[in-house]
Amino acid sequence: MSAPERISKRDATRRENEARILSAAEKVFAEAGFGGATMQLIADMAGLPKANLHYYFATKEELYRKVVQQIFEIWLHAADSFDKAPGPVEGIGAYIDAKMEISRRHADGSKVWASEVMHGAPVIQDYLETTLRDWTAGRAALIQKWIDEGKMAPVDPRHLLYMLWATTQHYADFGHQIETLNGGRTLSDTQWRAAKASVKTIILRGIGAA
Amino acid sequence: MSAPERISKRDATRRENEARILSAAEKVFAEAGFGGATMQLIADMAGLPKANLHYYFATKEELYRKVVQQIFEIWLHAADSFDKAPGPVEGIGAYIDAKMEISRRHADGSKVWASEVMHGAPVIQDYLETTLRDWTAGRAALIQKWIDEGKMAPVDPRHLLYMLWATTQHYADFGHQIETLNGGRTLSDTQWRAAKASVKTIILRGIGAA
DNA sequence: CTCAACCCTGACCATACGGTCAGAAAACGA
DNA sequence: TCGTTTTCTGACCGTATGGTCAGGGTTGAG
Repeated sequence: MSAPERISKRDATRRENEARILSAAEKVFAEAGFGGATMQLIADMAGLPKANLHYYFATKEELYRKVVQQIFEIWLHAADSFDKAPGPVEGIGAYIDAKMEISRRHADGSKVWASEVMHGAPVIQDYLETTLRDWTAGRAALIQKWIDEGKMAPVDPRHLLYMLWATTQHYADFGHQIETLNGGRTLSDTQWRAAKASVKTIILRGIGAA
Repeated sequence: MSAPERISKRDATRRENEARILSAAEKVFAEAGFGGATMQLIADMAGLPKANLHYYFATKEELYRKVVQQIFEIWLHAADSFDKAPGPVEGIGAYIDAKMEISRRHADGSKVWASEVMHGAPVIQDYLETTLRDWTAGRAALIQKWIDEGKMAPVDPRHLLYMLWATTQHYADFGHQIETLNGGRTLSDTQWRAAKASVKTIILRGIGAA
């Protein structure tokens, strides 16, 4: 789209520092929760003095909010394949694949989101009431259409969506538990494939689409 | 079992205070997380001076550990019906019912557990490695037996268990999100029944047991 | 080269937290 | 009733936290 603009040294370091801080913050918030996380810890992990964090992000809350927004954007994007699918097998199948992949690649973000919602969404309540509500209504309508067309069994679209969220995000949020039950080892590529396949098989058959 | 023993006034108030504190702590830990919770807040909610909490529970960690243990016990107990069932329809169906009921009645406990596991289970790692590991192995074996007997489709028993945990606990842990998407209202009796039915229908059909 | 705008940070501050303790109050057994 | 054990609590303490700020360094447009 835009021509490759000249990036000043200032802009470059700014972007790099912000990314560094956000990445460190995501990890620390995921591991310690909002209350347990400290700016000092985030600073150390980002390799910057604490005062510098406050130059880029005025308050702890502001930094936290950015982290939460990031994962939310990623999830919204994951639903693209959902829409243009001809039916539930392709649409829901692709959605499960995408969300499982996110659980693997962005486990920390998922945990931060889970924490935020569990504590009553003090920071992103407006997102829930606007973006997420609209998003949900749209997909529920699509699922209902598939049901009306006889492409899947009649199930409550909303509860199906909750189930998709729950099962896929579980592999991120409860990853530590799963690892422990896996003998203390992280899931291998093969095991991740098996997890994806299990979830897809059970749900797609469960909604009468396979 | 035991004869109705004479309960001294001391024992009575002790028990009452401990219960009061544990109940308040569960709520505060669920709402604020371990790091965000303060002994002062718990004390206020329990209607006791802060120093009194430290008389009953030496440290914040000790109090927290007790809260986590409570929900864990409740969950273990919920699996009783699982065992003595003749097949997956009764066994898994009853387990889903029980766990959904717990999500409704003990949402705070569920959230505390989720938080604990998400943050790497610093306090109850030993439980995961002993009790939970054994429990999981036992149920996985039972599910495998059902599969071998042709009572359900061949699915990975562990991933099925994860799915059961994820879907049922989601209604507690993400209850706030669900409420928001429900127009800001808590689920009614009817809606809870529908939720249970949806989960059971999809999963039981998904494993080829209905 | 100049200078204004922006970037960086060590030192500092007020606050709030978990935890302690001395001693008062209450309960109990004899 | 008396002495002992247990329960309770206001006042206090050391520490760690989020946030501030003055002043020095760096960048880049003109």
